[in-house]
Amino acid sequence: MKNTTLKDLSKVLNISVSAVSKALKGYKDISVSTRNEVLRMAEEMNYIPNLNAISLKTNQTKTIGVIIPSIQNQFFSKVLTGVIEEAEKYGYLVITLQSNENFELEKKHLQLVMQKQVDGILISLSNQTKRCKHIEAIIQNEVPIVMFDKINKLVKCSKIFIDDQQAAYNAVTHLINKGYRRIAIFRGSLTPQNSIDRFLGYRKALIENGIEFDPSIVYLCENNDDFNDGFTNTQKLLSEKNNVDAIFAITDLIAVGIIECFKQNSIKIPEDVAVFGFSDWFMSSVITPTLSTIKQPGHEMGKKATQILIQEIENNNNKIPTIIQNVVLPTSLIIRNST
Amino acid sequence: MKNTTLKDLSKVLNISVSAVSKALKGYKDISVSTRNEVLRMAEEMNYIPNLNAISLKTNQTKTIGVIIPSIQNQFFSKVLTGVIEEAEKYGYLVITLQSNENFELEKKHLQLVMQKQVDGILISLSNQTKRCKHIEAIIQNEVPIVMFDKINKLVKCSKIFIDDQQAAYNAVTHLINKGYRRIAIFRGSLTPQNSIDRFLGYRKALIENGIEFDPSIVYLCENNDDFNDGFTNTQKLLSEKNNVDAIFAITDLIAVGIIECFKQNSIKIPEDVAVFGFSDWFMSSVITPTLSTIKQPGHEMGKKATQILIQEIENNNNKIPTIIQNVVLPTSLIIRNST
DNA sequence: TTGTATGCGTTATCAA
DNA sequence: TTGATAACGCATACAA
Repeated sequence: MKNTTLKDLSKVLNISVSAVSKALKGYKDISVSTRNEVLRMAEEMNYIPNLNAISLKTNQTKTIGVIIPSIQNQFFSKVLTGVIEEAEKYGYLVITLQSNENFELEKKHLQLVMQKQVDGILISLSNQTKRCKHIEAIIQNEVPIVMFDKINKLVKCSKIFIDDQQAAYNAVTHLINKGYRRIAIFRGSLTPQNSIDRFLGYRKALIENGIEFDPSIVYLCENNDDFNDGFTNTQKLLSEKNNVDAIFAITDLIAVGIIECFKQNSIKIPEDVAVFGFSDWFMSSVITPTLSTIKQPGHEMGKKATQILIQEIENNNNKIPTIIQNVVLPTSLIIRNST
Repeated sequence: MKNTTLKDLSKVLNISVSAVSKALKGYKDISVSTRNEVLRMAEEMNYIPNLNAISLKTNQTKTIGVIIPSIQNQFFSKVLTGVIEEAEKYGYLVITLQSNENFELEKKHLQLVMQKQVDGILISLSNQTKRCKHIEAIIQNEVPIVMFDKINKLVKCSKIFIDDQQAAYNAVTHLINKGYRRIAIFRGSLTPQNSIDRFLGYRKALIENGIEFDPSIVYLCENNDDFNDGFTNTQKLLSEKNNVDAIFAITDLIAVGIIECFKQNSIKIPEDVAVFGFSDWFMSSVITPTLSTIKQPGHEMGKKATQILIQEIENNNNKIPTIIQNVVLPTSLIIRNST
């Protein structure tokens, strides 16, 4: 059964297509009687406007593309929920694609949504992404794009993120205040801005508190498999007998890997070693010991990013110039039993 | 900067639009020389075909709509990942919407993706969904739709799911074999098929093992907030002093709520009470005690559902009739320390 | 081998 | 108040 079209309605009602169109859209230059007739018949024949045709005509798809590293990451799934819900309020639908932390995939998926003529794009960069020519090409094309969470500071577009450096600083300061002195960091890859910032916040907190920064207790987690990265790096740490009394992990999942390894080695948390996470995944509130961490507003970030993006889209439509925004969302310390 | 169109190319190259179109699509009835010219110029002018126009023309959007109860549910986020990845292989993009376990939202979102002219739909029903007229309307419209996980047996469309009754039966049988006799069930709402089936499996296992089914130790979790449902129902259970020695929970999250409540009441698992979950979320492998559960193939389910859907779409296109399929995916018991 | 004409479903301009 | 017509970008049957 094919969909009912304006033409179908016009035939049945024996009036012109344009009259039908106008009636449906509530134009005032159509008589009330015909309008009612049209409305009734549209209802009866279950008329559904073809959004593709409208898109072609209006040059707007009412669709936005979202590219994130991984849907299964709890933080990003929160963001995505925020995006989808907010977009719908404004009549936009969302096409989602993952980069899997892979630069080539990110580029390819950007192409795909561009082909689809999305009105705007939301992106959180992959760990591999160093240069952003692919993003700049989009901007040049005048398609609004908003970066969130994993951003690149050099790109000229709106961004929404947290103050990673400050958050890490707060976390490590908390550890220091609790009396921990030999604090290791389990950091992420060298490329992403938030990985860098969290590291800088860590180091700053040490230095400001008169604790020497020791590169030998910096552990790199860069296999995109946080739990195992945390676990195996903890084995390494244990074998190195370096007297670490606390660990600041750059994600909750790494922290959970750490905790698991300590458990298996009968090392007490926080008595022997404290562990601090980052992101506040649900899991962290129910493992033993419960994990101290940084609360990061995922849903809020998705919502806000979408608002900004849609604002830019509508600005574009109305030919009013857009001002680039940088929005920094607040985080908070969640102190639990692991520190 | 507007996108380059075929017309733009045809002007620059001084040949007809249709020649350009054919050249780009590699039709053999175009000379190699002009084809190369066209290709070169398309590259140079960064030509991106307008998928909307193609959709309008071909009556195919190469888009599928997915409606799930919640993206943040780890099981569904796995399914969604499978769907998106598989769809891309066949050149399809995915629009995702949530029902939030709400029937009205489910209906509305179904409408939205239909308007968008998606080529097919993947859906997992909300807890509230009793009757499926909204689904049947889609089928009548000849838009392929495949149901997965939370299905309705009466609807005439392909379905992919697990044998919930058998899985629950296996879980409870395991408990019985371990010596537990007074086994409570924390079940989900009365409506969803998988909730019903898991309950039936539970009861069957009891009866087959000569254990009387006792409705007084059936606890209903229907607030769509599994963790708290588990937690508060456990408080209720404790107050009832009913000598329960094991609990079969219908989801891992409920089980985690149960465990949390027992912990707070210093009740030992599995010594005092055993707890069994369902779904094998990652969390379950790291909490204390680790949770015995049923492994449910989310990624696989998304992948398979997408394959079936796309198959049906292509069948439709080629006017070859589609046979409705029912695919049952295997599950397995994961035995850990909570039983 | 190439070009012309038509139509997909809708909107918008201009006449009637 | 209504209708005819063109246009959006593309694909295709058919003519040249």
